[in-house]
Amino acid sequence: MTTDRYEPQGNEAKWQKAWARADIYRTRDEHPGPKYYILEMFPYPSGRIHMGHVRNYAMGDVVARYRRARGYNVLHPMGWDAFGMPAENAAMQQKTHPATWTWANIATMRGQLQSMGLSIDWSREVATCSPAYYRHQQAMFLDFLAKGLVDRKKSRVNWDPVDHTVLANEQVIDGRGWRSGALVESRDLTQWFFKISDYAEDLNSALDGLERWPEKVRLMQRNWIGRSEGLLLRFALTAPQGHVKEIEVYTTRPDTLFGAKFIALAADHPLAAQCAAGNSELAAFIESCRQMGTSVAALETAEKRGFDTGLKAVHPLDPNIEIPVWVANFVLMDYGTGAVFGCPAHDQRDLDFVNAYGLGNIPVVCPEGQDPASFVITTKAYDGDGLMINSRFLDGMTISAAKAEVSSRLSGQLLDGRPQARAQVNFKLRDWGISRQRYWGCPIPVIHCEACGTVPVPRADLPVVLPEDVTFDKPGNPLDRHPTWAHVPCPQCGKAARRETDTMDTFVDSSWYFARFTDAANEQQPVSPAMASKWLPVDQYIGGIEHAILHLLYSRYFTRAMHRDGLVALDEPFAGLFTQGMVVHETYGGPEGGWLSPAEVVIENGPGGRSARRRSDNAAVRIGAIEKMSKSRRNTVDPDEIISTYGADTARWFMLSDSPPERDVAWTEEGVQGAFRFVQRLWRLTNDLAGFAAPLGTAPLADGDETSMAVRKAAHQALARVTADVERLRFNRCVAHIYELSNVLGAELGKVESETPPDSLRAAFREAGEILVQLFALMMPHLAEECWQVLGHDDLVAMAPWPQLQEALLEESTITLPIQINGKRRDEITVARDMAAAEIERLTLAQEKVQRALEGRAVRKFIIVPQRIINVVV
RNA sequence: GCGGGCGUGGCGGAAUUGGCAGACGCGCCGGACUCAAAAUCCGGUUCUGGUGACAGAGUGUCGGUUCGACCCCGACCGCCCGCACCA
Repeated sequence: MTTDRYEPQGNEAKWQKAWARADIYRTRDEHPGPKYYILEMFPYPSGRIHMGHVRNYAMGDVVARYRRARGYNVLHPMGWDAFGMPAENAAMQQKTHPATWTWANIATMRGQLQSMGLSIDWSREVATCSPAYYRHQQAMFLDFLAKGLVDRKKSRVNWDPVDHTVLANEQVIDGRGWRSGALVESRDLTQWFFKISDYAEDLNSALDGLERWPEKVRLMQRNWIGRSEGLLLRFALTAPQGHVKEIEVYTTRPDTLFGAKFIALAADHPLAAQCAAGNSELAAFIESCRQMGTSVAALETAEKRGFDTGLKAVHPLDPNIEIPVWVANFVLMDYGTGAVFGCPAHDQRDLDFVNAYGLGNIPVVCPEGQDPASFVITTKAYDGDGLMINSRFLDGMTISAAKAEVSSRLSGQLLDGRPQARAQVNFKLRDWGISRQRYWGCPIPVIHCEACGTVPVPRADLPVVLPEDVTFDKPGNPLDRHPTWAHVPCPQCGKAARRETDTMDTFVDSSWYFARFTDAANEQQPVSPAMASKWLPVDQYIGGIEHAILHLLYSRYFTRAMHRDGLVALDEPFAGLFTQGMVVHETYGGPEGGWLSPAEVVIENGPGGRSARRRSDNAAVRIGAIEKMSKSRRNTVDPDEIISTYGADTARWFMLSDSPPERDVAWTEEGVQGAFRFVQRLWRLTNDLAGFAAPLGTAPLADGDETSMAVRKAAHQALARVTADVERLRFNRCVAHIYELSNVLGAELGKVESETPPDSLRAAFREAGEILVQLFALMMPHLAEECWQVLGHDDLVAMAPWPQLQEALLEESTITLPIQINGKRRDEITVARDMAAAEIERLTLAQEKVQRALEGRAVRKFIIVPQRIINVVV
């Protein structure tokens, strides 16, 4: 009986050194096994790792260790998403340089990750803020520019006049900049774009092939891309407005054309501006529309408002119908053509609009079961199926037939010498604007020359490196006001010119790092095509759901662009995707209000439930909701503290137990203590096993006594289940199977303790002990090495091949079948595995309990589901 | 508003995808060891009734399909997430 406690502190460091010395996690190209690329989303070096990282990387490490044991050549790298705003914020607040701050954070966090004992090939580490990384990004930008994948165009942006920078939509809160609080302006700015919309169709249709992605993520991407099939349709004006004779609209409901009651133009539509030139009231209305717009809250509550331009349009299918043209606040300029026709009966927005202005509506689709003569629309538009009414030659058609009919008629009808309509597929997806007016990002490698225009930086001059002597005491982009950096001669004509001072969106950095890892030291290219095709796609990618759209969509686009650039030979970078849940924690309300951190609180469990008091003065503490760990709620737990108290193995084990990995997991003190107790239990169990186990290398017996076979069976059953569940990333179930095996082994050990066990049992303990250690080595690699040694090994369990499953052990010669009477379980019966149905039936009906439950009623039906259950119907 | 997901003991969750509901863990209760506590070990723990064997109820609610439903179908209730004037 071992009484020593396992001490994680010294042992974990010891084994980390041993792994490093043996260099076993370095990926070797000459490895004979099939490749397996496991990747977790690389972290932003914010300062310290948090529990979310622990969970994410613990999961990836299980997969990496498992695949390695299965003989795969595993690539499991790590790097840093190192550019971005927080470094500049820190520079402003703490007067440290973004580079200093970032590299210091990287050093800290690398140390923290290493203390987790992850099986990472650190020789491939990259940081996106390093010129060795971003020089290739600049080279690719120039390639993409040459191949027409990049565009420079004006676009309307949220401009913060205090911080002198562009804000993303989510950084605008109630019309104000999230940091400065300044009223955000809408500005036209010339910006760089990746033409992702050119790939909209492909990015959409290829989602079908991503079978190992969560359906949820594919759906989110599909909605974001927003493919729709419709018709571009031109309306003639009854009288030209200046030189404008027609209005083009986009519609997905050409079937409802006879229900059209108005045409609405976006406030920014050129024709609206033209009409406003001679109409100051309209001009004022347009101005008021522009001022709204930015705030999300305003959009939610905005009423439908409009202004009649006085123009009339001719109905394309009946020249006698005139349709009024309005300017409306709910029409978007940058989708479709910036103009729509409104069919109020079948579109809620249009209905709200006509109800506000008394324009009326005509229903043209009648739901099944409704009488067309009495079907009216008042406040709720009908957008369901039905048959056409009030639509002349369309009457009685289905919606899709009517769409086709209108489409073909108008495509064949000429207006001003051209077909009046044509089919068009539209997307919500816009081009990806990558210009940021920031310092801490990858410089965009172009030079603006007054004579030559936009000139690429010559390849020989790459990388364009960020200047180090910058200041953050003033708002705006430090690159812009740097005295010398931007001033360079034009590479073409040699005259004085100016560098682009915008830097790239940090999503660009993370759109290809997974490819860089395959060839991280390559100085000539971002990645060599040979290495890329050896390793890509990533077989399993693991990260947070918050990246479901942007990061993953941009990476899919970027991979296509790199494909076109000849760097990679595939379009989809991530064959398998898994999105893990968050780490959440209880919140604690202090006696004086505000929040207390878990460290300040003592939890008490009693029959009446949980209660909490403050550690310092025993004051009562309110236990609040379980929420995402955040500084503001003070419900964070520091991984360093957990690791120094309990060890990395305990932290990893707890992060993987209980909750399914895609769901949120609640961090609790009781839970982590339970995990720590199990670490100790495994340590004792392994030591006790080692005392009884047969010598190293002893083969188990195929026909031992009953106890030995039970031990063997339990081990192989656990092996089979853990194998199946780790393949499906169901780590919580793996944990349960390991508990079960250790329960069985503990019980069997307890029975034999005082005797000398027979050889067959000693051999079974040897086998089962090794299987147990190998199973938990995926989650608790340090403890596993220590236990492996206790079992007599002098090599590393991290290098051991996965145990061979003995299927024969799992096959029982007899099975126990539950017996149901009318669907209620009444008894069970143990029979030979291959017993004939008639025999089972005879035995079942002979059972005493069955006879009692039947109460003499006649058996109507006798159902045997082989290997499963018996149901007697009376 | 649109789209998606989820509701199982005191808690996290499991149920081989239509076949013994509650595996495993946490918590709790009882016992052993101890002068005592911690640690550890053993037993119990869905609810109701019964000392007990056992009986009844039970997977958000109501209904349906089925020999059999946590699982499939319909309606409703509640919670969570995503998108949001995209014509």
